[in-house]
This record gives sequence, structure tokens and C-alpha cells, in this order.
Amino acid sequence: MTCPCRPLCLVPKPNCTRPANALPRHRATGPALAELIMSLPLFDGLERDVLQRLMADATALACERRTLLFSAGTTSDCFYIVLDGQVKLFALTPDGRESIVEVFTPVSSFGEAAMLSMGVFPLHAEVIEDATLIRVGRKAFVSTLRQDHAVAYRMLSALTRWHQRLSGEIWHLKVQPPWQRVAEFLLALTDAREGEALVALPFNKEVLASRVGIRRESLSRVLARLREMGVRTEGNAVRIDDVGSLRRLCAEAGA
Amino acid sequence: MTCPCRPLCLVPKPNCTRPANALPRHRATGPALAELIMSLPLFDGLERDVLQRLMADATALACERRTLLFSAGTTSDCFYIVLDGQVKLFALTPDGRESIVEVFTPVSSFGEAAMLSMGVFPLHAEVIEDATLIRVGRKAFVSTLRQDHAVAYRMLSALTRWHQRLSGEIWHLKVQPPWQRVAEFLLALTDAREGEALVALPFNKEVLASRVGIRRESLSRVLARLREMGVRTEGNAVRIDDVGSLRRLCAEAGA
DNA sequence: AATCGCCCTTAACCAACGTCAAGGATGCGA
DNA sequence: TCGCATCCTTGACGTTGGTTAAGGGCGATT
Repeated sequence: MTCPCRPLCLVPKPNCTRPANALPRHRATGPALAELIMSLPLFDGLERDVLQRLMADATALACERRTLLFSAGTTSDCFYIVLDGQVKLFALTPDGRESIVEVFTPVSSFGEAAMLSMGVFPLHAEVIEDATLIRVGRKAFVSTLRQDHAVAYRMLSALTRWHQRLSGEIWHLKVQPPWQRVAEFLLALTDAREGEALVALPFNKEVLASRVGIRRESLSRVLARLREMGVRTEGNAVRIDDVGSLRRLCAEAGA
Repeated sequence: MTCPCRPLCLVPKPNCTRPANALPRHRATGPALAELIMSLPLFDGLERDVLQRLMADATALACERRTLLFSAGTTSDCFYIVLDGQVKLFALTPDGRESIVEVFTPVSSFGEAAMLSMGVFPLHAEVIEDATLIRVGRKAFVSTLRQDHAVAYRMLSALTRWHQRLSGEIWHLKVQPPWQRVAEFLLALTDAREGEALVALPFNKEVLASRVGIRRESLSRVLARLREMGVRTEGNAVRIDDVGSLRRLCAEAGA
């Protein structure tokens, strides 16, 4: 039996026959669990004991691929933390098509917004790669929030950062052509400022295309054109010959 | 002397010669000032005395059109509330073009995100229609926030609502063709669910185009095509013959 | 009246994205 | 080994949005 995280594994399951030297998917590597959770933007800077109170009625979930966590319109009485695997948030058009708004990879959280405004989920959520999640109930979460208002304050600045990220995304969608959004997405996966870089794609190309707002076929064409700029795709990884020059290309063309 | 809010005025200046029977620009009408401010999503549900403490070192500003409030990169030590007029938040591309990320009309606030995360403004802000603003300093605001954590909690849910609005916008940009974004923008300006409606555009077409992520010329084309669907533009207003059918058109075509 | 500036519209052209269709690569199970 | 499913790529084609350029309407200024 091989790992479901095909074609590459970061944390192979027992008896996984997949070659281990392959480039892993792009995901956070894992120190201690609490450490991971505290790195969430939502919980940035929280003390450990406060966190534990917050997590009072949290439950851990092991979800298989294609598990539907919730669908749009459902009342939202919890939010989720992704410890492993991947979850997509998407909308459905009347004709059955789906559009991925966001893909969550370890370690991140989603659904807080819907939960805190005490409404319903605005989107569907589905596991697209076998995942381990933490489901945090609304009740305990909100009550802890009321008891310890400092928590709320911390979360405020975390959310405002989120806010800025979303605004930035809107701007990208409005002013950048697709190839630039793809290029910047790739560049965001590496810390390198110049020279060669080999980045692992966080998810398959279908999902990636949806993330940047284009179709699968268009992504292929974009990558084909980027090839002339020294961006070669190698399996689920992408080799960038010269990160510096690619960054410059993006910057000078309308970013 | 006529009003700068051409070609139509809601609140004519003294001696304004502009005809008064014209349809006003779409903007909130004004009861008491405090009432207005408390209707901000950011301050939703705040008690009046708390609000006054929050506003301790706030100052009122009367800004003429084309006033640059701040530019990207500036350290953000305040945020703004728009009581009248309009302010655009925009980014500049290297070749000097601008892209409007958001237009703020009465009554709304902007810049809190940058201020609370103690960073710098990520965008430029310019008054595009003579405005009266309130500038709230970071220091008093944050200290009040620390003293009264309930305020922070209230703001949390307000921000999460904002968050959802932004997510929705991203989704629109990804899955909807421009004509639908325009149509939905127009529909959002009226409460009518069916029948005829006459809506006043909140800003000129250049800005509107930028808001929905297209160019001025494309907006003209879109409006021309919408004309066949019973959407006629009349000056800075738009008459929708049948709101119900337009809503249905948008809904069935990928919303 | 004449002129200017601003806002908006239209047309022609081109590049680019979506769509449809076909086919290749890979991994898995029979 | 074969068949099948999934994922990816490529080509042809139609549509559409950006670009450029030209011009009209309107108010303000002279």
C-alpha cells in the first residue's frame, strides 16, 4: 500500500513503497503539536494555557479524501484546523461547476469567520487529501473568548492581517494577468531571492488553476510560456532557473 | 458656484445652482452623527460612552477632492471614517497606472487593518469627492481597546463579517464574467426584489469599472449589452425594467 | 459664443482565456 | 499484461476583454 499523497510523500505511511527521495509536497513540517497550532495566524502569540482552555471541547478528526466537511448554508457551530492533508473551500455554480476559493494546507484554520458571526457557512468544504483535522466547537471557543478578552484582542490583529491578505488577493485578481498570478504563486513558495530554486507544488494542477482563477488548460499554457522564461515543470515540482529575474519580470509588469 | 459633486447633489452647498430634482448619488442619508458612526461594521453594537472614549484624540477633516490621505509604505498610525464624500484606495503599477481596490462612501471606515497590525499602509488613499472625514489616532484607539476588551470582542465579529465580504468578492472575480459582476453591483444598490427600479450610481463609471475589475470601455460595452436585458443608463443613474428577471439571469448563469 | 476639460461611448484590432476534443503519461487493480 | 482512472498537455476555434483612437455631450471658464 502506498501513500494517498501521490505522487510524493512527506510522511510516508507504514509500508509505503513510494520512493523516499522524491521532492515532498509543499507543506509545513512538524515540530510539537501545540507549537503548530500556536503558529496559526488566529492564535498568534497566545499563551499555552489559554490555548488549552480554548480547545476544551475540540475534537480530532481523521478524514479521508472526498469527505465533505460542511456545505454552504449549514449553520456554522465550529471551525477547523488543518494539521495534515488538504481541504478545499469552494462554491458551486448552478450548472454544477465548482470554483475553489481557497485551499487550506497544514497548518491553517478555516471557518472562524462564519462561526464568529454566528451565521452559516457561505461555502462548501471538502477534504482533497487525507487529512487530520481539529474541530473546535463554537460554544467553548466563544465562552473562553468572553472570559479572556485579551484573547479577543490578539485575534483582532491576526484577523486584520488576514484581511490584508484578502485585499491583496482581490487586487491581484483585478490587475494581474493570469501568468503573473501563477508566477507570483510559484515565487511565494520559495524563500530564495535569486539564483535557481526548486519548489514543490502544494497541490495538483487542477486545484492550482482554480486557486489562481483560471482553467486547467490555461494553466498548462501558462506554464508552457513560462518555460521560455526559465520555469520548467518537473512532475509536481517546478524548477525556476533564475528567481531574481522572474521576480523582476513580475514586478515591472504591473505589480 | 455649484457643488463639486457633479453632476448631482444630495446636499447642495449654499448658492448651488444645480437642479435639485435630480437623482442624488447613492449615499447614506444622515441622522445624528453618533448614530452614523455606530452603524460602522467596526463599531456595531458599541455603547455610546465607549465610543466617545475611543474617539478621544480623533480629529475631523474637511478634504478637497484629490487630497492624498496617505500613500503606500507610510507608517499607519491612524485610520479614517468617511462621513461624507468619497475616498478611493488604490495601487499603482510601475508604469503609472492605478487600480482601485475599494471606494469608500459614507458611512464607512478604512485603514484599521493596517493600523491594528502596526504596520504600514499597503495602498494609496485619495479623496475623489470633497469629503469630511474623521481621523482616529492609533494611540488612543489601541489603549481604549486594551482597557475595554469587550470592545475588541465586538470588533471581532464585525471584522469576520468584513472577512466574508472579501471572500465573496474574490469568488465573484474568479467565477463571474464582468457583465454579471456589473449586474450584481447594480442589483445591490436597490432593495427591490422585482418590478422596475431606478438606482443612482455611487460613483462615476471610471471608478465603477475599476471596482468590478474591468476598464472603462468594457463597462460601456457591458452596459450596452445589458440594455437588451432591460437595463438602461440615464445619466449617472440606471433604470432596471425588471429587477426580478435580472436577478434570475444572474442566478442561473453561474452564481 | 467659443473653448477647454472631463466623462462617456463606439469601433477596429489583437492577445488571451474558455471550450471542446483528442491524446499522452502514470499508477492501480484485475 | 491489460484495462481503467486520474492527471496533464496540446491543438483548433470562438468569444471577450484590453488597447488604441476618434468623437460626442456637457458643464465651466473666458
